[in-house]
Formats: sequence, structure tokens, C-alpha cells
Amino acid sequence: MGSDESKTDGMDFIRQIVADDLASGKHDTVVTRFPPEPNGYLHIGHAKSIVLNFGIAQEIPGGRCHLRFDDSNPETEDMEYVEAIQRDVRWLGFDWGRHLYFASDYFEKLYGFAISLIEIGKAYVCSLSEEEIRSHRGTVTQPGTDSPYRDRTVEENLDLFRRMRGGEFTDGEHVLRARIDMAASNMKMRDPLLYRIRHAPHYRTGDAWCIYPMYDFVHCLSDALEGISHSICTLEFENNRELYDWIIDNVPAPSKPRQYEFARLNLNYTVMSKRKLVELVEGGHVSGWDDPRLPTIAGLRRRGCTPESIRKFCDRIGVAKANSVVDVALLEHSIRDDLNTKAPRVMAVLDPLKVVIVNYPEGQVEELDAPYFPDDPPRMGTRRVPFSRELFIERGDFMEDPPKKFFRLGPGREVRLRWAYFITCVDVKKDERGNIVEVHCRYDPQTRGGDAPDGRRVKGTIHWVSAAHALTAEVRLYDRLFDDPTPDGGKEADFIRHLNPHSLDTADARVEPSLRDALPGDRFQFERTGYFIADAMDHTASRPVFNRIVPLRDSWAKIAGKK
RNA sequence: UGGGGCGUCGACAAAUGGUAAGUCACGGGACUUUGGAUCCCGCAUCUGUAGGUUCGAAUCCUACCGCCCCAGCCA
Repeated sequence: MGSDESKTDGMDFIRQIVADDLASGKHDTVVTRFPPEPNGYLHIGHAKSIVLNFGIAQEIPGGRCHLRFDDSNPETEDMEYVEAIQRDVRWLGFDWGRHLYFASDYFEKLYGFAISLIEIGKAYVCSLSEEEIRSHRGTVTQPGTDSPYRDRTVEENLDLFRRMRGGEFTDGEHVLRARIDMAASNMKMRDPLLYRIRHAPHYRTGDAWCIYPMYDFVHCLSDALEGISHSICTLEFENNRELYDWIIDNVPAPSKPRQYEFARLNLNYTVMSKRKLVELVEGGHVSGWDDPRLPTIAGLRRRGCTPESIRKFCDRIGVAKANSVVDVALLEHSIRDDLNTKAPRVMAVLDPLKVVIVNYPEGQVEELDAPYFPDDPPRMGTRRVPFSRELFIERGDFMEDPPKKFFRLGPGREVRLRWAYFITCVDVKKDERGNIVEVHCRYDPQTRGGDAPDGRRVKGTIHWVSAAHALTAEVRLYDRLFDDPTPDGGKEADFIRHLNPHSLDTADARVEPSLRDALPGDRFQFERTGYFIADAMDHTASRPVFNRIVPLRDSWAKIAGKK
């Protein structure tokens, strides 16, 4: 580490606050938490928060990060989600150790805090209907009006609240509210609801409760109970901070955590809101929560992204307070950047075109050596690739009437077959409709391995497989789910109509036989094409299935696209 | 026309009054048995706008403009 680097170099504003608090002695260490509600799957926006919270805890001696399920709404939460969330956080590479918590475990303590608030006259049972409460709240420009139940006596409130817990009332009959100020300019402070009656079984507490605390009451006190030092959340909770502090200050809380807010992650060409993700899954527009086109952690994992690349991506985007939209190209870059050093190279032809080497002996087969890591051959050694008279090359690597800058195969042109021979196209066979069905070439036996003893060079090198030896594999070519950078542009626009019809194209590819040994989850670079992973669910030795994680940068496509 | 936030390169994002980092994208070049990777070079005389303070302002002051959040018994 450069000693001339300033201490705060590379620190985001939250890390600076933490550093300041440590320096001033306000805290001895840091305790953060990641507090998902178990009512949906995690997405890459959550990854930003996870990387931030767990990351800070890792950086500070003695620091820790809790995983806490914020489960105070019995109607939407489920064990399925808590398991999925734990799996995702672990996969991302983080460990909460023994610090796994559930807000539902605090229900009894929370109830006690509510009682204490009632006892000092700072909370009351309100018996207005839902609609009445809404109308009494006023608007952003007009103050609200006091509830007629606002001045109930402490005894009456205590009695009513206990009976609420006891199940004497129906849903919506009463609520517990904080007694703050119905004219507050901050809407969140207009006597916010603390508890509501819900005769619904909770996935963890069963039917032990029929009253459930609201987010604002649960969150700050859960933080306080766990001794959280820095409670980091997203921008939309800025207005809630005043209430967060008010509750902590008016209850015998064991500690006083501070809340800090940062901007949530937005990515172009996708949607991130839970509601829209649910719509995609339930509407059958994708195959499930782990569809490789989704920005969910499960989807990214199935797609083949490495956890390292996602962590790196989160580091690169930074943490700040300005609403922003990150270019998905940065995510793709992070993925390539990571896989470039990890994925062994192999050859696969996605859109096969037959090539006959007319001067190659019929029936002859050669085993050619090809390194898995051409830039670092010793790393993984080589595999044998069979070469024979009939091959497949990529249809896009041949043009009957190629432009000047096209460095691949064309009539009379010579190219190198990767790790094999130089070949020159001598003939083109077409069907009755004029489609090219076969290309005839001559090979130069002197160029075995890909080098010409006479020193002559070729401009292009293309990949290939031996027709008789290649394996057929299903290749799933994933692309952006939406063809519009802001599919939910504006507000509640119909994002479904911006679905990219080519977000999943399937191809029957021919892949080199060494891939027979690929195991589900193995990643490769199919040379000149992209990074692929043997699908975790569907890949088998007899029926190989590869997902495209991300294509390679393609400068020819760029040149061709300009014309 | 209440309150809370935020505006720095096409996209993120540093700079903490001392003369606009870095990354992605983009353009150009070198190298290359992947048109990949790698390596060079270029890319904000300027920080939403207009004034002011100061020797000096993205940073301080004033006014204005724009965008986001808050009126769930969701979180």
C-alpha cells in the first residue's frame, strides 16, 4: 500500500463517518446490519447494500455485520425467502457468523417498549377507521387534524392496547399511534402508526400475536437492541430518520444507533423494483426468480456471474447520495474482467457451417494440442483437439463477397484455424435457394499448429470443431431483458412492452469433445464468442447445456455496424 | 406555494477554499495464433444557472432552475 495515499482515499461518505466516529472515540468498533424483509428475492441492488454493510464491518477491527430479517408483516413473509436470502448472501461471499436475527424474535420486547411509550403519554390507541386516519393526516401542504382519541387516558390506552393483544378486536378496529404532532411538516411525524391488528399467522411466531408492529417502530428498536452503531439504509428513508430518533429517544432503548442513507442502485436496461420483478416472474415472462436474465442474485448466479465480479462491480460504482443509473456495461465489464483470468479457453461453434478440407486424407484424424490459457500456457496445460477432413466453422466467419476489412474466410482467402492449419477457400457450395451449405478449402500441411515455416502471415484466426468429433450442445444466448435503457421510463409505464424479444435465443452448437468432461457450474471462454457456464440445473454429460454469461467484446461487429 | 434530499465528463464518482482523480463507455495507435486480453494516447479551461465573498471557489454566501422522496393499518 502506498504510504503517500491519504487515509480517506477511496472512502465513500459512510466510511468517512465511520472513520470519524472511531477517531473521535464515539465508537470502539462498528456494527452494521443487512435487514431484508423475507418477502422476495434479493437483487443486485441488495448486493450493493450487502457489500457496503458487510464490507465496512470487515474493514474495521472487531467490526461485525448482522443479518436480520425484518419480518413484521405476517401477510407477505415466508420461510422460503429467508432461506433464499441466506443462500444469496453466503454465495456473495459474506458471513454473519452467529449474528442471525429476526425482528419477530423481538416482538415481546417491542411490546414492552410500546407500553412504556403509552405510560409516558407518548402513544395512544386510535379507533378511527383507515379512511378517517387518512383524511385526518392532511396533505403535504396542509396540517392534519388531531384524532378524537388522541387524549385518551394512559389507563384507557393501556387497557385497550392489552386487549388488542388479547385478541378482543377485529382487524382495523384500533391501532396504536405515537403521539407527536399532527401539524408536523414531516408527514412521517403526524402521529404515525406503531401497531396494527392482524389476525394472521406469522411464518415464525404462528398465532402467538394478532398485533404486529410497524416498520418505523421495529427497525430503530431492533437496531438498538442489537447495538448497531451505523444503520445504513437507502434514500427513501431519509424522512423516517426523524421518527427513528424520536422513538429511540422516548423509550428506554439500550443504545442509540444512527441512521445514514445512500442512493440505491439503478441499472439501465433492467428493472429493479420488487413489484416489477414479481410481475415478470408471475407473468411467465421469465422462467423463475433465477432466470439468468433477471438482476436477481439467483439469476446472476444461474447466469454464471462470479460473486467476485459482483463485489468488484459494487466497489466500482461507489456509494453516494445522488440518484443515479449505472450503465449495465460496467457490470458486464466487471464480469469479463474477472472471467478473463479464470475461464479456460475452448472452442465452440454456435452457428455451424461445414468446411471440407479437400486435400486432407479421407478418414485421417490428428490430435492437436491446444492450451487452455494461451496467455499463460503452463497454467492448466493443454487438451487434445481432433482435426479431420470435415469441420464446422462459424457461419459468420465466412463471406462470399467480403469487404476489405473482413479478416476472415472468403473465396481465395487464407486464414488460420486456431491451433491447427492455414486453410484457403477454393470453392463454395450452395443449395437450390442460393444458401451456402458448404465451403471447400485446401490446407497447408506445413502450417500444423498454426505457424507457417516460410514466415507468411494471415490476418485472421478462426475457431472450428471437427464435424465427426464435435458434441452437440444447447447453448442459451442470453441478452438484456429489455431493449430500452429505461423500460419503466417515467413512472408506471408499461415496462412489459419493452421486453427484448431476443433476450434468449437458443442454438444447437457444436463444441469440442473435451467439453464432455464439463460439470454443471464450470465456466469457459468459448474463444472469440464469449464466456459460458454449464447450466447448474440442466447440463448433463449426455445433453450439454451452456448459458452465455456475457459476450466477448467484438470490435468487428463495431466496424460492421458503422457501415 | 410544506418538509427532507440531490445536481461535477455520455454513465458512475473523487476532490473537505489552493487551481477538476479514477473507472466504464467512446475515439486513435501498438501488439497479438481469440478483431479477446494487454499496452500507450485522447476525452470537463470547467463543476445546474446568475450574482457575491476571497489573492484564490466545485467547495463559503445569496437568489433562482431542475430532479428525487414523504399524504400504506408495506418495508
